[in-house]
Formats: sequence, structure tokens, C-alpha cells
Amino acid sequence: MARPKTYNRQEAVVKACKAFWEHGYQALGVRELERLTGLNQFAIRTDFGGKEGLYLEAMRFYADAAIATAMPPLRAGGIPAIVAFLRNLVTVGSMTSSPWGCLVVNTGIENARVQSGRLTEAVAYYWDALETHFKLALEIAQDSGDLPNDVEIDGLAKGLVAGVMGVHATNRSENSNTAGTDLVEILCGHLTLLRAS
Amino acid sequence: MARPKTYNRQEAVVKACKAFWEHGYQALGVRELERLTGLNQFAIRTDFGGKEGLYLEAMRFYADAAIATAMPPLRAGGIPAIVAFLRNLVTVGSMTSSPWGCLVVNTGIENARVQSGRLTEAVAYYWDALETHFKLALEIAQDSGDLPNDVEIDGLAKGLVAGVMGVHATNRSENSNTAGTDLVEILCGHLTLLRAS
DNA sequence: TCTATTTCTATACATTCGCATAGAAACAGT
DNA sequence: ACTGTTTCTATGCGAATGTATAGAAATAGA
Repeated sequence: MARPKTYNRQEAVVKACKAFWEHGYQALGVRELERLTGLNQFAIRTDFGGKEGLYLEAMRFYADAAIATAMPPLRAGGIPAIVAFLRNLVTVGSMTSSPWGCLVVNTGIENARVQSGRLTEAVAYYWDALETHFKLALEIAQDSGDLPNDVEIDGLAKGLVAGVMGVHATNRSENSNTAGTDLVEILCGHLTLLRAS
Repeated sequence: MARPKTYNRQEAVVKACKAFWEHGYQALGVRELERLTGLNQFAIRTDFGGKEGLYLEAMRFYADAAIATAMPPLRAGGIPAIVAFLRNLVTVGSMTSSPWGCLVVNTGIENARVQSGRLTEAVAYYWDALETHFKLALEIAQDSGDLPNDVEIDGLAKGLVAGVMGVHATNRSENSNTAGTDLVEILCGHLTLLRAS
């Protein structure tokens, strides 16, 4: 009944995600975006709502992929799961490790003063999810006696989220998967010391 | 002998610094830059080398101000000086605290894939200075017996730098001077635990 | 094969970008 | 006052921005 699309939507979103991840939002023009995603301008406008719409969909994909893949182990893993999660941030080949840092961190910084509302929401959504997962892991650690009960969990979870942002920021700034390693080791070491005390 | 300039160079650089700090590099056009700094396009081009030249001078100003004011206490202060430095990052009114995060962090992330060489250099210059100062403070802590000698100082200093980046990234992302507080407390707490162990 | 529907390609749009230039304006020295 | 020098204002440049649109192309069903 109609001319078929020349692209696969999922693949296009994945490519758009990588493109924005690497180049940022403003620095990536629509014409180069076509080239990198295989989409045409008409499709970007009609099917995705323009450049910003595609960006939002790419963010959603990025966030959901991390939430569905990297975070679940935290739900029942206690401190070892947190340590594993943090180490993955600086492990070559890991899904959450990249010389481009993290799309959500990059977005939060690049668009902090522009924030289109929908962008702010997408960024907050991701960090809330991570904070919640950290909190779950810490609660399990306390319940199993692996972490003293006098440790203030809410602040610790928030602090770990900020630490994750620092790891990603360092990785991107130095264009290396492993630049944030020393911070990861501080965070892991701190969790270990809390456990012992 | 000539028509006097209508602006004060120092003041203009300070204003440009704040403008780039808040809005980022790409998002800030030359015409709005004129408005925010009091400079005219001719002066931006002739006296500063265009938009990028002014940006570099603003970065240099920002870095030198921090190096000259915020870092010196680290040179002889040991761990308490580190703790004070970190707390300042999330203290309203402190020079190193801002809802816009840190100009160098923002630059490192926004321009990570563009890097004009001179920008990369300016970013690296700043973090090298901070790392060196952290190392000095940690050495003093070890020499005075305040920190065990088996603590690996180089990695710790690097990790603290990454932590500082995380604090700034969090502050900017949440548009708050104090959003990174929990990470600061983790870092300070870790230093304290290292001291005790 | 013809039609209806959807997507594609190609082009054009107004706006903005940073930068450049020409002429007016403001001084110091004579 | 006049001159020489520098800086200012005003305007314009080509290129790039994201978006819009018109007509060609490709399909399914009749």
C-alpha cells in the first residue's frame, strides 16, 4: 500500500545514540546525522520529531538499555554488586564504559542551561533509577549484616551517583575508558572500609 | 594618540569567563557575548583573537584564579586542607562552588571530540595542577605520620581529581551549589578512614 | 496496468553563525 | 585647528543551521 522505509527504526536509534554520545547535541548537524544514521531528513522530521525528538529517543534508548542490563544486578547483590558495577565503568568492553563518557552526563552538562524540560526529565529519570538501585543494594547489605546499620544509606547512594558522574566525566575528558579508575577504587575502597568498621 | 578603548580588559575577561561558564562555548554566540561582556565584535577579533581566543583567555583566567587562590592551602595543609578544599566545592559563597559547575569540567566534556589542541592543553593544565597539589598535601600527611605510608598516593590524588570533576558535574546537572555534597562527604570520609587505619 | 498511499530525493527557506571591512568617532601631539 | 592613530559602529559576507515543501519513486491492492 505504500513505499517501504529504507531504514530500520531500532538500528537508526542505536546509531543516533552513538552519534550524539560521541559528538554531543549541538555539534552534530542534521546533515551529518543523516549520514551517520542512514536516516533521511524527512524521516527525522516525520518519524522522530526533528533533531531534538531523535535526541530524546536516543536518550531513552540509552537509559533503558542501562537500566535493563547494567542495573538489575544491583537489585539483589549488595556491596559486591556495587563494586562490580563501578568497576564496569572503567573496564574496556563493558557496556557502561566508553571513552565518550556517558550520554546522560554529557547531556546534563551541555544542556544544563538550555534545558528543554523534556531533556531535564530524561536526565533526572536516569539518575533517579541509578540512585534507587544503589539504595536497594545498600539496604540488602545492611539487612544481611554486611554493612553497619548506622551508615546513612540515602546520602551514600546519592554520593555514589555523583561518583559515577565523575568517572564518566573523567573518561570523556581524557578520551579513555579507564581514566576514572582511581576514583572507582576510592569508592570501592570506601565501601570496603565501611563494611569493616 | 588614539581613541581610548571603551572597556577594561580584566573586567571583560571576567565577564566572558562567567558567560562561557554559564552558557558553554557553542551555545554562546558572538553577538550575545558582546552584550554580556561589554566588548564589541571588533575588539573580540582584534584584541582577543575571535571567540575562541577569548574563550582561551577566559579559561586561563579561571584556571589561574583557582590555582592562585583555592589550591595554595593544599601545599602545606595535609589532609585537613584537602577536606577543606573539597567542602568548599559545595559551599555557597565559596569561589570554587557554582550551580554552573566548573568551566574546565564543562569544557572537557563539551569539547572532548573537537579539541582544538589549545583547549586540550588548557584543560590538562588545570587538572595537572590540582593533582600535583593533592599529591603535595598527601605527601605532607604521610611525612607527618597522619597517613599510613602504604597508601598509594599517586592513585589517590588522581582519584580525588576525578571526584572533584564528579562534584562539579553533579552541581551543574542539578543546577545547585550543593548537589555534590554527598560525594564530597564520601571522599572526606574515606580520607578519614584511611587516616585511622 | 492503474490507483492510492507512503516515503524518498532535491531544493528552498529564514535564521544564525563567526568573521571581515569601511567609514565615523575619539583621542594625543603639534 | 589640524593630523595621525586607534577604536568604535554599522553593515555585509559566505557558510551552516534546522525545518519545510514539492515532485519523483516505490509499494499493495484492485
